[in-house]
Amino acid sequence: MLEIYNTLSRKKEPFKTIEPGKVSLYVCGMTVYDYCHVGHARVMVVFDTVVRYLRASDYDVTYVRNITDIDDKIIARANENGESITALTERCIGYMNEDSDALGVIRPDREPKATEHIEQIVTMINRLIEKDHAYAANGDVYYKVNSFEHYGKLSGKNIEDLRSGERVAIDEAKNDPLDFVLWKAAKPNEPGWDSPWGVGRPGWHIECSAMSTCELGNNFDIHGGGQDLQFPHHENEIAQSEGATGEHFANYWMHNGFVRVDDEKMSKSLGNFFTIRDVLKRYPAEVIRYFILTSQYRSPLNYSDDHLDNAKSALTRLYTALRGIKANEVADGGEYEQRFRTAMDDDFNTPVALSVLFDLTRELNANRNDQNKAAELAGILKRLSNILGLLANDPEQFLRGEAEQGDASLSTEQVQKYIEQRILARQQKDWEESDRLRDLLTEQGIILEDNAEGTSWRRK
RNA sequence: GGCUGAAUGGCAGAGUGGUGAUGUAGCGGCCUGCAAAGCCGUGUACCCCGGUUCGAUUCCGGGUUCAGCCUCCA
Repeated sequence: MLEIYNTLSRKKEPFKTIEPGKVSLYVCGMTVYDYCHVGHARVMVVFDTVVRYLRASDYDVTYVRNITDIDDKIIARANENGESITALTERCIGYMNEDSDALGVIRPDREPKATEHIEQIVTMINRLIEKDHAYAANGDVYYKVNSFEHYGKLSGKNIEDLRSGERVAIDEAKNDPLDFVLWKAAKPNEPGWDSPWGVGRPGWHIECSAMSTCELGNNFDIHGGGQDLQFPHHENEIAQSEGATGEHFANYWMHNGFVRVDDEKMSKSLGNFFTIRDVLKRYPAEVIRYFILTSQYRSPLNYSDDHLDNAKSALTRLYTALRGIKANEVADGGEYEQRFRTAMDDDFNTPVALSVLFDLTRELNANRNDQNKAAELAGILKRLSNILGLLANDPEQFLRGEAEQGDASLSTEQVQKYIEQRILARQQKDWEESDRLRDLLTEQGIILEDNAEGTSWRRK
């Protein structure tokens, strides 16, 4: 039985869906004005893995991840670049898709955009005004935080605490500093949409309330996102959605931990971020995915080359085991699968799930000579790995990688040529020449492995 | 200041009231012409101080340190 840690209760809870066999999942996605960084990669990979596992557990999942394509930063960046907002956001959505495809992330079923839901947003704001949860002032509309009884239930804050914090900027238009904006009047030269309160644009929080309820209904199963969205974004979403619909909003709230650099949160404002595409220049995409899965999704994840190197070695071990073995299609992974599922049922414990893969790998390596058994074990390994979105590549392709862009590295053909020369030398027991050739290749980052069938190679 | 959460072996990272995580690195052995890969073996790890208990890394209390949120952020 699957248990999910619910931020609302701060406990693991048995997962019960609203409709039997069906899961509705909404995840807060990207604000598109730049390249995605490794922090974004984590959200994408984590929830992709959640979806894969739910599907592998026979749930019919509807996965919605929104795209924020209108906001202050987008407007500012478009102005800086001297391009239209749409040009900027479309370009960045393209980058995002490239990055997520590389990471083996299956596209969400729906990716609603804020700008395509203005009507629903306006409707929701209207309803909030009707219910006296919101008020208009000078073309803006604000949410009346005080009017929502359960405000703070997600983040564990209460209104008193928030007041004593008082770091909230003072804004004359607001009746109360805690109130937040639902609709923002457009300043001159800013884009906007017509509304009952004049030309303007939606506040950040309202789009997710409108889009999630519109796509999945007033009450749905899981709402996810990064930990930093817990407050105020998700807290405000609850206030808006439950205020407007009068129904319970999301049942389970899942928040993934941060990616850190030197024990500090990776973030745009700190400027300590690495974009996915930069990292992809130095490591295979699957290594990044593996690295993300080495820690449980709620834990912090320290980004460093050492850790990526480690991930690469580990993944190499898995692929090495699969090399040269024809995997059977298996419908059930037996005991290994049970252990794997027990781990994943425990709030998606991917580190333990991975450890099952390594136990399996050890048995596979020890039984390479027994063709049937090896094929069976390889089949299980592939089956379970695929649930995590791993080991989908051809082993040789992963191990040999691609020749670096730099001229220095040898092409596959060149490597083969040296290997053939070395085979001749070895046949003549010319160990000196044989070792010379091997050293030469080692210097080029090519590692040779002699075995019964001949010589295989991989890139370091 | 308020509110979260975390501290595990060289590094990473699970977990548990009393025997094995797992990966990586190291060491020894087997295999190999030698290697590599693989297999086997190998680690007095659980922040500190109290308490509960026959027994605590695991439960409780206190402390220390670290991170996050309270302002845009996945």
